[in-house]
Amino acid sequence: MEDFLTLLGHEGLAGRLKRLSDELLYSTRDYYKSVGLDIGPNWHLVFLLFEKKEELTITDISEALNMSHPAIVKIVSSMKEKGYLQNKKDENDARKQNLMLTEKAKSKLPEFKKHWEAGILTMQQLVSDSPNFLEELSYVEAKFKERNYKERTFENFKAG
Amino acid sequence: MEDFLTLLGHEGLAGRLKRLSDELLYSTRDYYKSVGLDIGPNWHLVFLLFEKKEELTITDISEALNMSHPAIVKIVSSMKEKGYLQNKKDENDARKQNLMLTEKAKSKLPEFKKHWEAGILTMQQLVSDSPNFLEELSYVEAKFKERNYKERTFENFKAG
DNA sequence: TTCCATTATGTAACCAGTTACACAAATATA
DNA sequence: TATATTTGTGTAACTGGTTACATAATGGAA
Repeated sequence: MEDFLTLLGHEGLAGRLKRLSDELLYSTRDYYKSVGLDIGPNWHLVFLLFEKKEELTITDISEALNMSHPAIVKIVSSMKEKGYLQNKKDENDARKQNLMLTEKAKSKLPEFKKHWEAGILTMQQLVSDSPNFLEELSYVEAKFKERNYKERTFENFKAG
Repeated sequence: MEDFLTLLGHEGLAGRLKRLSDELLYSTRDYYKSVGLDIGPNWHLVFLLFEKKEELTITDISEALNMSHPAIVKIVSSMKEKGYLQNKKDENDARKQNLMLTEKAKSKLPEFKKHWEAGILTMQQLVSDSPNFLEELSYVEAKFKERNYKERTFENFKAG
């Protein structure tokens, strides 16, 4: 408990969240690399989306994951490059990319899933001493959605 | 509660943490820009470190904030560029950059602090419905430090 | 005292996200 | 039906982090 950010209390919270999510990101990348899977940290979520729905557009994915569309464009093109996604032209709308899993993706999925299962266990271990963490994270997200950091801080500044 | 990542439970946790910390990052940057402060999101922490100790090296900062030294090199050079940091040669060790706040930094600090205070209030608001959040975050960090995602997942995979 | 290991910093290349802008296709409206 | 708006995707430039490598200065040990 001598960590500077922790000592700062609420002032260090944003930094700690960034640090944690960065650690997760790099450690996940490292994991995939070390077991020889050529997939990126977030492809996981994209694959899962395709289990719910066979065809998705860039926009569908970006809305479901709450990420900007250019981010999805990048992810999707790397997934295509590796041969996990293909697109089918939409007959009614020439702008759309109707994306689907390839056969390669489908055949690899069972292997991927074993690794993702292990990852889920890890996340359960990480919060095993923090029984309220997931729920309280939802509350934080809700607050943020209601009014974001910039707006809140601006108001707090004017009030102070 | 129809958010895909939330529905995923533990499987969506890493993504949610990334999303939250990204939102904080961009919103903070946006805030600074909109109030006309030419400082980056993490300079804050560096300024605070200099309140505890007048002189610091790159390594000191990188250890205190738990960030890689190249990250600090970048932050420090932008802070120098903007005239907030200067360095004094160490008489005993020619490798070291002994960094100090400039007069400009000291004179600006009171203004900065008002904004940071407003930011602290914001963070308090964000966790106001989550009384265990900070404490439980510490537990998560402790777990992670003990054994990181990669190692844990690797073990979980072998065991499964 | 010379040589080896360590430390402090710097640099390059990469990565995963963002905002801002562009533009064609589709849709709605005057 | 012509035009204005909205939608879907793409691209460029930026940011804040990382790892891997390089190098010079220091310190320790043979």
